Formats: sequence, C-alpha cells, structure tokens
Amino acid sequence: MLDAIARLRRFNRAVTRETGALDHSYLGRGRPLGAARVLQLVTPQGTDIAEIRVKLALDSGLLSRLLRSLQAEHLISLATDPTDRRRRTAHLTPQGQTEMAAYDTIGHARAADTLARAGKNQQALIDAMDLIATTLLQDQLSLRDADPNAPEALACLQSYYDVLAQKIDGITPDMLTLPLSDPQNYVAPRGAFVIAYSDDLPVGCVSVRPHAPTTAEVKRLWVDSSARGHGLARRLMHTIETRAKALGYTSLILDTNQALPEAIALYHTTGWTPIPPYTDFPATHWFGKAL
Amino acid sequence: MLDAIARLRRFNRAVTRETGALDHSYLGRGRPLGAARVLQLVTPQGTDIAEIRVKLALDSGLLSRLLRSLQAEHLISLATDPTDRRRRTAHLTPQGQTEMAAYDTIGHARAADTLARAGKNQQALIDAMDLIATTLLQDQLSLRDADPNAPEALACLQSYYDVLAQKIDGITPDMLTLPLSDPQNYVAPRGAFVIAYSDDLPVGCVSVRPHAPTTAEVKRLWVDSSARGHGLARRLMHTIETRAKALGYTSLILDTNQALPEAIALYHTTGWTPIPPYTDFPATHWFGKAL
DNA sequence: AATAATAGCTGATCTAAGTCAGGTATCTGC
DNA sequence: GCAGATACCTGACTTAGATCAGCTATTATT
Repeated sequence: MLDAIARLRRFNRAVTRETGALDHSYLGRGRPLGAARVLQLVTPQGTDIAEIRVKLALDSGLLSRLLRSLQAEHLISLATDPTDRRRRTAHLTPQGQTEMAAYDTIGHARAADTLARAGKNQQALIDAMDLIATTLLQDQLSLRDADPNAPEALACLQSYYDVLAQKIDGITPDMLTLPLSDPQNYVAPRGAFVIAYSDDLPVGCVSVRPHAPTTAEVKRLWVDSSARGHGLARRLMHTIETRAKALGYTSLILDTNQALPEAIALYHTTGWTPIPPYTDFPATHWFGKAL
Repeated sequence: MLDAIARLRRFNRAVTRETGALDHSYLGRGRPLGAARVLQLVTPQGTDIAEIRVKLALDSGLLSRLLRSLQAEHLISLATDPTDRRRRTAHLTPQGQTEMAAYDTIGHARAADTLARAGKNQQALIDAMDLIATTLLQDQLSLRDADPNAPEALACLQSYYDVLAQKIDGITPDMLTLPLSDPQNYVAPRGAFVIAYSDDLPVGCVSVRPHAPTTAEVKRLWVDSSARGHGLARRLMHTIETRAKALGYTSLILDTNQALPEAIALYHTTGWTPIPPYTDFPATHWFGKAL
C-alpha cells in the first residue's frame, strides 16, 4: 500500500477542485457564496433566522446584511415571529422558489455529470462517497421521530426489506410491501418511528408498536452499510427503549432471524433475554426486556 | 437505494466541512491560505514562479505580493533565472524548510485523525478515497519517466509484487525482492521505466529492458485497483512501445501468467501474438510484437 | 537597430467575508 | 415593575483575494 497520508492528500485536492468549482460564485448564478448558503436554508413555510445563524455559524450582523440583500432581490420576505416579537422569520417568495429550482437543476446536472464520469463504476463511486460522508459526519448523526408514511421512512423500510430479502433464505421481495398496513401504530401515543439522519440522509431506523396493553414490540431495526461500525444500532435501540418507556409500556419484545448475528449479539449485550416464540417464519429468535 | 443525487450532495457537504477545517489549519500558522498554497509549491532547489502562477491560476500581481510577503518572513528567497533574466525563481530557505516541516506535521496529524475516525474501516476508507480521487482526476493522469531506484518506482514495484503474490499460486513475497538487481537496464539508452501519476500519486507503471541486440522485454505492467477501468494499462503499453521504438528496438517480448486474464486480453487486442516460452515459472503465456 | 512580445512588478480599486462595539425592542424572572 | 437577558440591527473597521492599467527590464523577431 502506498502512503495513506499521500492518498488522503490527493483525495483532498481532488474534491477541493471538484467542490471548489462548485463554490465560487455559487453555481454561477451571480450570487456570493454566503448569500447562496443562506438562501438554501430558507423555506417557503418560513425559517427562523436564528436557526440559520446557528447552522452557518454566522455573525448576527453579517446574517442581517445577507438577508437584506436577498430581500432586495425579492427572493425572500422577512416577518416578525408573532409568538416572540424579537425573533424574525424568513420566507421564500415565489421568485425565490424559482431561483431555488434553478440551483437545484444545476446541482442535479453537476451531480449527474460527476456520476457519469465513473462510467460503469457508478455504484462503487456512490458507495465510496457514502462511506466517506458517513465517516466524516459520524459525530453529526441525529435521531429524529418520523411519520411512518413520510418518504424518508419508506426509503428506510425499503432498504430494510432489501437487507432481509438478501440475507434470509425464503424471503422474496413481494412478501414485503410498502407502505405499512398500520401506520397509526407507529405514532404517539401508540408507538414511534425513529430515523437516524446523517446530514439529512437517512442511514438507520427503528420502530415500536403496541403488542399488549403494557407490552410493545420493537420492529424494523436497520442500519445502512455505510454507517455500520459506529454503534448506531445500539444508539437506536437505546432511543426506542426510552421512547417506549415514555409511552407507558413496561416491557418490550422483538423477533429476529439467525441470519442477522450482529443484531442477536447486540440484544444479548443490552439486557434482552430469550423468550418463547410468538411469531412464525421468518423469525428464529425471540427476545424480551423489562423497562 | 436512496437517491444518488442526495448522497452526492451529502458527500459534498461532508468533505467541504473537512477540507474547510484543513484550510483553517493552514490559517492556524498565521498565514493566509493564498500564501500557504504558494509556499507549498516552492522547493529548496528552486521553483520557477511562472510555474506557480500557472498551477494556482494566480494573477501575476497577486503572486508578486504573496511572494514578497513570504520573502519578508524569510521563508523564501527570490533569484533571477540566469538563462532568461526576465524570469525569477523562488527558493525555500532553511527557515522555510522548517516551516514546511511544521505544515507537514499538521497535515500528517490531521490525516491520521481522519483515518482514526474510520476505526477498523480504515482500509475501506482509504480505498474509497482512492476511487473517488482517481475518478475525479482521471483527466489528469500524467505518464512520466522515473529512475527505477526512486521511492515512487519502488512503491510501484512493491504494489506489483503484492498483486502477483496475491493472485498467483506458488508465489510468496520473499521470492520478490527490492530494489531491482539491474536498475541500469531500465534507463536510457538501454531501457525505460514509466510511472503513471494521478496528481503526484503513482497509480501505475510499466518498464522495458534489453533482451537481445534489437529485442527488448516489457516487464512489470501494473495498474492500481483504484485506477482500473479507464484504459490506463493500454495507455501505459502504448507509451512503453513508443519508447522502445525510440531506443532503437525493432521487436518486443513479454511473459505473463494465466492468473492475469485482463492483461492477456489486452495483449491480444493490441497486436501482440503468442510466441514460444522463453522463461519458466511463474510465466504461463508469452507474447511478441514487431515494432 | 527598431519593434514587438514576454515576465514580472506597482498602485489603485473592488468585493466578499468577517469582527466588534454599541443600540433598540422585546421578553423573562424575581 | 424593573433588572437583566435575548434577538436582532447598525455602523465602522479589517483582511483576503482578485482585477486591471500601466510600468520596467529583458528577450525575440525582423
């Protein structure tokens, strides 16, 4: 192997060139990068400007000026928050939405262009980018509740089903259908659906639904391959257990399959104990835990 | 699979943050990024400032000022090129070398830190970075002659040997030793050693050495796994054949092993024809080509 | 030898970005 | 009800980076 440091530096130069071309006068729409970055965070529904300031780590004076310049372009409108009149909210105007769509088109085209350069290695390139992004962003994983019918949730479930279909003999894709048949079981006060995001890309999920008056069942623990090895599954399980307790459940159960040894090992080391079977195929192992 | 474009954007944000932090470490030594980038290109042996200007795409006025500020810090010295007294050359002073060593330490530490974050996936992270860097830089591959005893050449040979030891049954690492026993056979006027660089990182090599008065032997064709699929082997072979012809040879021979089917396929499609065996194990196939 | 081209420098000017010390309006806790 | 905290704004200032016109010295062309 050639020097790892030299490789990392070459990587840095390569992506600096790639994203640098992207940076300067952001995507060539005649707007400084700072203003463009702010614009990206403003939604038609309105974004609290304090949120923008925190996310971009901007000085309040600087942000104030950037917002004013965007307002002068009629891309955003500013309003006072009625609940706290010190705060202000930025809204994307119809003109602003048009402008954002233009950014989107360009960004899309650039991304497609980059992927095209990989030729037949496209999937390998995406996998490589995933691994790097997840590694670099591992300190920024955020776990948030989601609507089980939201597109991100369905994407997670689809990925989860793909894993099952690939790993467990006898499972075919048509045995697993979307969306869930009982979504209301996965929202408070009956249950929960938690997604782990790495910079807004879902990389893991877990859910809990009612099983008996004081017992809930944990379902659909999934961690994307690019995000493994950082204890995310453990974190997801800990979160869902806490959530179930808060919902008033006093015990949890779950089933799993022998083809998922990492999951089984995790349950064994986190206080779960084997219980009698309560489901059929594809389950081969059953666990319970008192909260 | 989740949306490829979203993944690519997440990747962009992740590495932007990462290389941004790297930029700040340059700033961390009390010098603006521009000056630091210039300093990186100045060698103790002297660098033509026109070369710096082209590489960094700097305005001559701006570069002039940056050089002056580095000179004021006693990190570089400027001299007039004796062969063309309009040109100037920048040399790294001993103080400058000390400063560069400091940058090197920082870069090394940061790189080690990034790699450490990958935990046990370190090798996977490096492979992923290689694939991305090579894909993004594929239009920037440069083929240059090298001294067969130079560190880059030895690194190539080591990688080549690793491939052989891994793919061919019966080869053990101790059968292949560095450096070459006959380096003088690989430099003009007897032979050549060509390395393919992707932004200064060797990703492939090939060589030719004398076999008979008008016949030379092609040896050690290697392409790094991250650089495959872009026709680099073909380009290396074309280059080495042209080089052999320029050295006065009228025919070429080579041997290879059945465990390297891509190489054999390449020879078949580029005018090489099977010839009688002229070597023993590990060779299993022999080819010749008239120039 | 006259002219044009080239390499580099200087001074003037501009923009983006960031920093900081106030200032105003509003809210919160006691 | 009031002190202090909070959210945001304003104006003044700084730095990095870039651009451009014009300058000198040198080399190449004819």
